[in-house]
Amino acid sequence: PMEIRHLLAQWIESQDWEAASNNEAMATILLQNLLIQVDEQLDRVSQEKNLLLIHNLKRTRKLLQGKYHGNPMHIAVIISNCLREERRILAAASMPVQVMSHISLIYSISFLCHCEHQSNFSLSSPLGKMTDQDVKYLEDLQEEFDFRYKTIQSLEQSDKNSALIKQEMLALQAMLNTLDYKRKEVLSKIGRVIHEIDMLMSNMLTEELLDWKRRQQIACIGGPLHGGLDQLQNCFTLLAESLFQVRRQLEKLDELLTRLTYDGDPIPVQRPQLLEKVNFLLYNLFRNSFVVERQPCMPTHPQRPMVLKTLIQFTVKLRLLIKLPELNYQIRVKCNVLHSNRRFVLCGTHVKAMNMDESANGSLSVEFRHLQPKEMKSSAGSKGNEGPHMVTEELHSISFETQVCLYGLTINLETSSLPVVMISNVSQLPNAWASIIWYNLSTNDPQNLSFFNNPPAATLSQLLEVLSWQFSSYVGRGLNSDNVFCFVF
Amino acid sequence: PMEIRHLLAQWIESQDWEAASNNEAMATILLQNLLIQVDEQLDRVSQEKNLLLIHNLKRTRKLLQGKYHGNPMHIAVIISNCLREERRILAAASMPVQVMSHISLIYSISFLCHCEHQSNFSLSSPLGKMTDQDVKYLEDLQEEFDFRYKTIQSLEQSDKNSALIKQEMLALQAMLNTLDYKRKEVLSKIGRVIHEIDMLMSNMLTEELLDWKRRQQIACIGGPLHGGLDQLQNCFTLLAESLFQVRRQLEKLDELLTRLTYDGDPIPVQRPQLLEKVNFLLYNLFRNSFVVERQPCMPTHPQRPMVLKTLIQFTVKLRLLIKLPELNYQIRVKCNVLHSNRRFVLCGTHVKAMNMDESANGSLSVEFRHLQPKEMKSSAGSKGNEGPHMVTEELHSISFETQVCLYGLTINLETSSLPVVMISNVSQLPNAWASIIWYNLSTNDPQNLSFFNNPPAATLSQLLEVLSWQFSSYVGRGLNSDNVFCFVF
DNA sequence: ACAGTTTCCCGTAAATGC
DNA sequence: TGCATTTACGGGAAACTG
Repeated sequence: PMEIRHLLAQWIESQDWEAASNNEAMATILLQNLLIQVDEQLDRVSQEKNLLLIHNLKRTRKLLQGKYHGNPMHIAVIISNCLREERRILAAASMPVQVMSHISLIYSISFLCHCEHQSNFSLSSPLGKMTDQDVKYLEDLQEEFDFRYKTIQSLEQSDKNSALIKQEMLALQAMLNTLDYKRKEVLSKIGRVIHEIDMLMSNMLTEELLDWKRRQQIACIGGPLHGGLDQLQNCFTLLAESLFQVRRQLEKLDELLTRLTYDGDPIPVQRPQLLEKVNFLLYNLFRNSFVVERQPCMPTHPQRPMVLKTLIQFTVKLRLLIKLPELNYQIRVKCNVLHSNRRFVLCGTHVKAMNMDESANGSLSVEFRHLQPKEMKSSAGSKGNEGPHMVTEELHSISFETQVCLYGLTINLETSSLPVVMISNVSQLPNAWASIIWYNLSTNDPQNLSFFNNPPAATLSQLLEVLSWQFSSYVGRGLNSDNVFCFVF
Repeated sequence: PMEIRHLLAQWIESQDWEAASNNEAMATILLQNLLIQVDEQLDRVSQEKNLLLIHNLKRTRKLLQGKYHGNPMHIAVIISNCLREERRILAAASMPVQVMSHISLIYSISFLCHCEHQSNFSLSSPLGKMTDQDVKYLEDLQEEFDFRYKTIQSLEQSDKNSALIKQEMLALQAMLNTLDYKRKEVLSKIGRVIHEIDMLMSNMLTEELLDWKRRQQIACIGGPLHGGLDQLQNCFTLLAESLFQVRRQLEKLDELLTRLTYDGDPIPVQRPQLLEKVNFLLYNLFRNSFVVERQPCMPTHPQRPMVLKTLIQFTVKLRLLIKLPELNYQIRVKCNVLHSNRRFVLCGTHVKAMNMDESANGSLSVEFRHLQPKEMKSSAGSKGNEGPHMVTEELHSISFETQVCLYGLTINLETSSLPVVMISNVSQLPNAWASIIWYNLSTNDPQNLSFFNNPPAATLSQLLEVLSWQFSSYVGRGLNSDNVFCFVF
């Protein structure tokens, strides 16, 4: 096996990697060369008993021959399998190879730089608070006016002409003017707060969330760990609190309105549309706040999320980023498999209520623990829409739905996991894992189940990126260099 | 380990085996000696990595210490396990040991002599046939009489006095006498046939069947193979055919009776009790003919019947020894687990119709193939009647019931397997197998589920007997000597 | 604490489907 | 016929349970 390793090492070292990573023709030459070499190796090795070697060579050949949709991620899987197997041997013998170190470093470092940015905003108190005192002031004002007005009304007709009363009437008129002014001011302030929240949500928050989701994808396939959701949760929660506060203020205004109104009163004109806007924002906020915090994963394969085996249990964790105490145990989440060609059901308790704490840092979340997928054979072989040919490239998705009822609002929530691959035997795990890598590397679409109907070609640079991740996820961040290819051959 | 082996070999060779096999005190000494030696061995071996050896030593110690109810069958299991493991090594290296050869030979040969007796009766045609022509004759006679009698009746009154007619009347009278005689004769013949069948059944047939069942028990625990049921089936079938024929004859007599009767007619007096007797015999015959031809067994453990693992499928074959073509596909057998402390249900199709042929030599039988036991946890821990302490000594039984409807008879049949042991993991198989050996060696009761509440002591002779069987069942009948004990230590 | 018992699930082999 | 996929189940380890 030495010849191939050397050949490969030399070839790799002599390349201009800046160019190669964008040059698919060069990648093609590499692959074709490898195919010939691998065939030779396989002939030579076939009488030996090294099953792992033969297995890996066969997989490599299949890959190079263009099976697996030409998905080069299989090579990453082969290599990481070998890494896992030989980790101890590696540690002990520290084989003398240094190819690819700079490549993997370049990619991993460049990616890390890109990924390790911090959330650059935070809110410390509800935005709605700033208008609270205005409303309070308005209420006091109106109450005083009310009292004094009623007092005057209750006087005898004869008394109404006294100078004192006249003066009082003037004062009341002035108060009414102030009140009108204040009403307009409060409404306008509320409008501004709403607008501010809207901006925050549509610009930074959504972007930040998408970013987190992308980082989750990368982390799932072995990339650098991504931060938690606590930052985002704080933000979501504060925004929700603000919106609810504004809603209460608007209700208060309605109450004030029923007690006192007048020509040119701004409340009946502006309040409805403000309320509608608040509700719309709340609705949006809640929809975005319902996320899959930990993607589905078999506990025995923590390094291989999104690959699920039939009749073997898996785990998945949902979280609501709006953490209001009154929602504790109120949100019953239900999960289901979106059926693709094959149809699956989930056995185990698939309805569960979200609750706080549960040993996590008090997040409002729920973890399904003992779900296990079970195939429902469709007696009528309705293989109508022919998807991908291999089951390990058939994408499914687990969807979650729930309903939030709070303060008279009823909001239906729905989200779903990243695509998962259903297998029936661990022997299919490597293939399935390659599919998962390819998907999450190529797209940030959270649910493109027909990805493999027409998959994008994966580039060599992507391959190397993943190799680096897989490598570091098995060997540890510190030991992220040394040759990787040598384990294949 | 050599010391023990030698010690044991010397000890065994120096004994008077004729005496030892009846002398339990001597057996006790042997066991106590062994215990000390085993403990020493275990101390010495404990740092080695020979897991099989340690495992066997531990089991042996437990056994000698009087766990397992003092059941020495565990040693047979240990040894046969080792045999299976080391069969190849044995064949290759042919270890130089010759202890115990004569012992195992003595027991196996003596048993074989006892078992290989032949069924010593056979029937070639229905017993009922011999009376068939009598009934036919009777019918013809009666018909002729009838015709001639009616002819006379139809004549004019004037003609009735002619001499010719008078003569005819006398002839008819004579015929009536013959008829009466024949009726009596037929009834008596039928009675004799019934008696003969009764004798055959209660003496030879039942005994022969019990014998077959006992031989089945022995064969299950590794003893010599026992013959099939074809001999018995022929006998049962012929007896059933005979009885049904007699029944038809009795019906014919009833028909003749309705057409003609007279003072002193024997039919109304004797027929009812004869019919009752026939029905009774048929009922008995059917009940005995419903047998478990192959006891429940996991296909992957053909050498260990009656040990069933939860959620692993097993096979069991039922047979009706009365093979009448009209019963093909008519007998729907249903199976169930008789619940003991733990409660089990059988998953899979547990109702199936008996049919002929099915690649067997045309027997009327049904094989349940994909049954699998599943424990039903009783939420209310009703462990009322405390049975044996270990699950591997808890006996269950699988019962089978069906209904035969034939020629207006309806007969409920029921039978059950020998006791089975339910395990949940293969690791329990050796213990369970020891229980099965002990049971079937000690009793021929087909269903004593409380056997282990107060099990009989097993004798050394029984142990040696079983050892011999286990030995030969793994090594083959030809190679039935050489030391066995040496594999334990 | 502990032993008996069950559950879990990988990995090989065999069966099945296509 | 061959390959893709599923089923079957032993065996080791972990979890459960009285």
